[in-house]
This record gives sequence, C-alpha cells and structure tokens, in this order.
Amino acid sequence: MKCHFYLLDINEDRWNDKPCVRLWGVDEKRRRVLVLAAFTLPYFYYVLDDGVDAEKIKLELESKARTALPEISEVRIELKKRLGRTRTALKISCNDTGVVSSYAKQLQKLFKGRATFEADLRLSVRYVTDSDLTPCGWNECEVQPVTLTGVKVDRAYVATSPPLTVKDVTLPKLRLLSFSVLTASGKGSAKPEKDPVRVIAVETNTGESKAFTCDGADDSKLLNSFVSFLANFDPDIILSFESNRLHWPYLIQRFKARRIRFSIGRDGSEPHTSMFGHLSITGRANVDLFDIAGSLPEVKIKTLENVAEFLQTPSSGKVTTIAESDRYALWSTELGRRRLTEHTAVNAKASLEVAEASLTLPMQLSAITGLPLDQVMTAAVGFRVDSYLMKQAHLIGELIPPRSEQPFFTYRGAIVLEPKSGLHDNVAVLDFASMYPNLMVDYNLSPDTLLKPDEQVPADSVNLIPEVKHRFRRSPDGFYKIVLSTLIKERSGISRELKEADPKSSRYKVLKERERAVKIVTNACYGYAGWAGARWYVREVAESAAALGRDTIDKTIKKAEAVGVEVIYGDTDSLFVKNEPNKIDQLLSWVKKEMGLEVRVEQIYVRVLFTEAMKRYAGLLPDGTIDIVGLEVVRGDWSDIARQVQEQVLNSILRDRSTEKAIERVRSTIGRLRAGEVPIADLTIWKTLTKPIEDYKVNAPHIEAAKRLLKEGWDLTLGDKVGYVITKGKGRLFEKARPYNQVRPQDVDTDYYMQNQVKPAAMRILERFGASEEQVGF
DNA sequence: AAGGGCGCACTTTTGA
DNA sequence: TCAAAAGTGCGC
Repeated sequence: MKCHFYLLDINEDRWNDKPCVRLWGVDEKRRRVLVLAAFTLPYFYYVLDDGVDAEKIKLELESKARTALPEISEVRIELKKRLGRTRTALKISCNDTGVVSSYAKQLQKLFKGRATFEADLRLSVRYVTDSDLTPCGWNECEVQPVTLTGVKVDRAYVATSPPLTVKDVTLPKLRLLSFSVLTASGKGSAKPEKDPVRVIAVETNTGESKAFTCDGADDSKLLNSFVSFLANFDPDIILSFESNRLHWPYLIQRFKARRIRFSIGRDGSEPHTSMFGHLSITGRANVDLFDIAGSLPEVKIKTLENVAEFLQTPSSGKVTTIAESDRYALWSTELGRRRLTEHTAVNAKASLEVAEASLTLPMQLSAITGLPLDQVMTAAVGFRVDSYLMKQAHLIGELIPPRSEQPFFTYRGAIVLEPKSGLHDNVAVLDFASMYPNLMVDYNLSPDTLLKPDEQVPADSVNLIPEVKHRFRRSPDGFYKIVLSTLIKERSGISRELKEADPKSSRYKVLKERERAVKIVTNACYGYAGWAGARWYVREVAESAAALGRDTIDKTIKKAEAVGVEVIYGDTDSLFVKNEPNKIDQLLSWVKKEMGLEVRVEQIYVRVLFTEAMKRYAGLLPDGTIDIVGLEVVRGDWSDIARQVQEQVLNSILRDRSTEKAIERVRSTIGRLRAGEVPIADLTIWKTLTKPIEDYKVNAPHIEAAKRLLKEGWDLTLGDKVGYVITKGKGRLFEKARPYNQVRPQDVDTDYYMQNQVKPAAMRILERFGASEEQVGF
C-alpha cells in the first residue's frame, strides 16, 4: 500500500537492528502517521588517488574490515566529482551511525588515499540530502503497517520503497498550539529551582483557550495540566515567542525541580536541545516566533507587540509589555493577578495569530532547503544555504566537503556614494534585480571554475574579473552557476504560476511565500561564498562578485551622467536619481543591452532628504507615508524621546515643508523634558549585551547598568537587552547610568537628554535648514 | 554551542 | 586635548 503524507519532523532511530529514520507527518485523511525508513544506511566516501586499482582496494578493505571495522555492511565503487573533477570513490556503508566518523579516521590510517568525505553528515541530514523527500511538503512511498508501542500516532508504517516528493502546494489541516509563560520572583529574575511558574496560557487554532495559574509555591498542578492539555490536543506545531531562549529552558528546569516528567513528544520523550540551539519535540515542530520576527526586516525592534502590529493581526492592539521587575508586586494582589493572567492569555492568542499570519514562509523555506520546520528559522542564513547546496551537490554527484575551521580573509565590498545633501523633489530609486546572483551566473563565479594564479589557459576561455584579477573558466558551468540558475528558474516558474492563480486563494499565498523563500536562498549565496564557515567557502568568489558589482554600478553612473540623469545617491546595487522617465528608460535599456542586467524603478519619492551621511535618509512616498532609513528614529539604541522628536521634525519638513513647525515641535519636547513630564520609559536607552560581561574592555553605560542588575539577582545573558537611564551626579557617563527600573523621575539628568539625545537627533535634520541650536532653544 | 558578507555613522571611553 | 579604539546597530 501507499502512504501519502505531509512531512513535519524527522529523527533517527533503529529498526530491525539497523539504523533508520523516523518520518513524522500527516496523511491526506488527516491521520497522524509515522513512517520508518531504513533504505539508506549511514555511509561515507573514501576517495582514491588517480590511477589506483579500485577493485583491489575494495577487496583489501573488505578483508581487513572483517576484523578491524566490523560494522561495515557494504563497499561500493562509485564515480563522484570533487570541484567538478571526476574521482573514483568507495562508498562505505555502516550498520551503526555511531561508527561513521571514527571509521573514516581509521580508514585513512589503514590505507593510503586522498581523503574521506561526508562522514560528518548525521543520518537524518543524509536522508534528506539523498532522497527525494520534502519537509513541509507532500511525499509518497510504498509502506507496510507495523505495530509500535509507545508512539502516539494514528498509523505506523515501515517504508518498502524510497519516498518521492509529490508536487502539491496544498496545506493539510494542521493542529497549532501556542503558549505563553509568566514567571515572577520577589528578587531579581525568577529561578526555576525555586520560583513556580505563575501562569501558562494556551491557545489552539480550533478555538480552545486556557490559562493555568498557580497561586502558591507548588505549581505541580499547573505543570501537569499543561502536559495533559498538550497530550489531549496533540498539536503538530507548537508556537511561542522567545521560547527557545526563555520559556523552554525555564519549563524544562522547572519540571525537573518538581520531579515531573515533561513528556510531550509523540514518542513520549521530553523536549531536548538540538541543532542550531533550537528545541526539538519529537514528532512535532516547535517554532519560536522570535525567529520568524528575524525574517521581517520591516520590524526593527523584535517584540511580539511590534510583530503583531506589523502583521495586523486581530488582537495586535491588546498586546502589552509588563516589565519583569513589576510582575511580583502585581502578582501580590488579586487585581494584579487577574491582569497578569489576562496579559499572558493575550500573548498566547497573539502568538497564535502571528503564527497563522507568518508560518507559510518558514514552511516554504523548509521545503526548499530541506531543513525541518523546527530548525529552519533558528538556523543562520549560511546553514540554510549549506543545506540547500548539499541536496544540489548530491544531485550532480559532487562530493560534500566538511565544515572546517578555515583561515579567514576580509575583502573589499560594495560602493556607497556620498549623497547630495538637502531636500530633493521627485526622486526615482533604481535597483538592480538580484545583482550578485546574476553576476555570479554571468561570470560563472564558482569554487570549481576558479583558476589558480599560475594556471595557464587561453585568455578567451576565462572571465577576468576587473580590479581583483581573479580568473574563472567560462565552461563548463560551475556549481554555483548550476545552483543559482536552478533557483532563478524556479522563481520564474513560480511567477508564471502566480499570474494564473487567484490572488485571494491559499494557493496564491503559498506560492507568494515560496517565491520569497527562493529569493532568500538566492540572495544569500553571495555572502555564503565569503563566509569562512561555509562548506563551499571560496573568498575569491565573493570578492569577485563584489568587484563586479562595483564595476557595474560605476559604469551605470557614468552612463547616467552621459544621458543627463542626475545621480543623488547610491548604495551597492541602487541609484537615487532625479525622476526623468524618458532619460531613465534610456539608461535602463542601455544597462540591459550592455550588461545583460535588469534594473527596475523600485520606488518614487515625492521628496527625499539627505544629511551629509551615507546610509541615512528619509523620504515621502506618494501614498503619504514616510520612509525613514538609518536615522535615529529606526535605531533601537536611542531613547524614545529622541526618536519621537526626530520623527516629528522629519514629518514637518517632508510633509509640510515647514522648518518653523519642526522647530516648534522640538521646543515643545524641550519644555516637557524641563518640566519633568517625560516618563522614564521614554528616557530609557536599550542596548544589547553582545558578549559576556567580563569580556568588556571598556566601561560603558549599559555594562554599568547590567552589573547593577546582576547584583540585584537578575539573570543576564548574552543577547539580553539592558535598559538604562542617565541620572544626575558626578563623574563620567557610565558612572551615572542606572537600570531603568531603579530610577525615580527626580533622579533623571535632564541636561544629558537635552544635550546628548534630543539635540543631536533634532539638529541632525534641522541644521540642514539653517536652524541654529540657540534658535531652537538648546 | 553557535556561526553569512562588507560599509558606515555615531557615541563614549581610553590613553598618550 | 585629541586621535584611536571600543561598542552598537544599522543598510544593502
């Protein structure tokens, strides 16, 4: 019989005394299924020197292996490629996953040979790489039913044929569960060894919602209720905000402290940390919405509140932030407890809504890269590319190199133009479409086409890169070119399908997000090539792409001048020009014809303002909204008061063209500040701890505040944001910084906020319009 | 365990 | 007093 299933999770196990992978999914009849697949045994390649008799080595190996390497089950001779060159390799399969890497090492000692490859791939990775199997997609294989105990699924099978991907973008009806956790402690951060969980709120996509609370010190009942709710609902995807960093670790510790088994996996197992620091729950996908927030560049400061607002989810307006330091006091009153419980419930509800609005992208990214859903968003960009490339490499028989520690070299990057400062009316932004990927394809930039400096070849058979003088073979197509062409083709295929799809249909939405996912992977390939951690790291490839980018933008600027298009600013692959459509058309068609690259008019600004700085500007769009780039308004490390005042200044100038109105707004802020009317929250400056506190070489305000928080019993770890306020007093700035929750209104150093926050933020803009500090009132 | 790249602005501290 | 270094967070 056939099993047709949507794949959700993959893990490793053994079956009939052999390694196998477990494929957890949902079938077309909405049954939860488990398919045991044992076709691919773990294996690695042993690459032979040129001219060596492979058969002889094979026989020798088989006889030696009988005693020295008893877990080898099969040796096969295969032709593989390494950087495009054909190699004879022995494919050595093993009966045990644990021995693969040690066997690879021993083999190199037993025989002389080139190297081993692919011994570092885990079986689940091996399986996705090798087979036609798509996570977050439909797959099909021949199966036989089996009876398994201790596994919570509707059907269990063992596969009797390799799986095949079924092209189908329909989504099965999945069960989603979101949760939010609230803790509170009388002193500092709540500690799982002693502080109970106060509230866990859960919300499901079938409309169930519950808030479990615990009034006293014993939260056993709450913890048990959470587990049984989970078991009853049996979710396919579990969602929460900042769960990998906060909720899961706390819950795991707390369950341990209470000696309760936290068994929520479909095989009864407990949550466990896995690759990329994510939390794995067997048979389900655990997704941290914080990681999804990372894929939304429009949301500058990644809070649930901001994400919900950006996605315009129904309860977005209701999400609030309650500072951890305020929670204990609130928890001590009946009213406060009600408020905290409600707050947690709203968070859970908002999390579910955010998930429903944003999960399609991660799912498509998972389908394309082959990384399971619970890993794909926690994995850094480079690892998504790695995973994608491994699948592609396998398809063309290219050996997968290991990830290794490599010496690291920086190289020159892109060009940024000095802006023409001041206000400009009617400005068009020209953008090269996928500039780096296209250059990589056009010039065949790839690890396997790069020539060594001393290699002699006919000049007309290579692409010589300007400035950096690297040379790449024009043929055959390199690995990157093959992969990028595949991605680009995939994208245009999706675009075609989109044109025929109904924009309101769910199919349209899936295709749209699939297109985005393909674009994400495509655009990441350039940075990947220059990342020392990449399996296919070749600095020259990235360096050449950057050099070609500079060359391209240079030539385009020269041509713009020649046809009379005024260039105002440019960064990497964009040019801001005076909007004169006829001349622009001329320029664009020249680029297309001469360089084979597509440039689009990406945006038109009614008015745009530049200071003298690069990467910082603000523009008024035709729809009346204001786009702010790089300036303090969009930076998370300035006080709200400074950001608000700058935003008001920009509004007055861009929308109303009124410097007077802008100055008036600033004066009013100064007045409020002097009168002590600005709340502490608007004066708090947030900065991230980017390394362990003891590693800092210099004193800094946020480090001083962090030390004071630690002394009070707060836990602070790498990646935490520290909020501080500058208070009155003597000494240097860092000596006057206090954690925001320890500051009373009368302590605030108003002068600092005047001179070092509001003034620079406002004057940065205003001085462009001739306003002096005195005139504004500083 | 935790990992794309480089270019840039800007504030504060440091040390000569 | 001042230039360099440290630190953060942005743009593309």
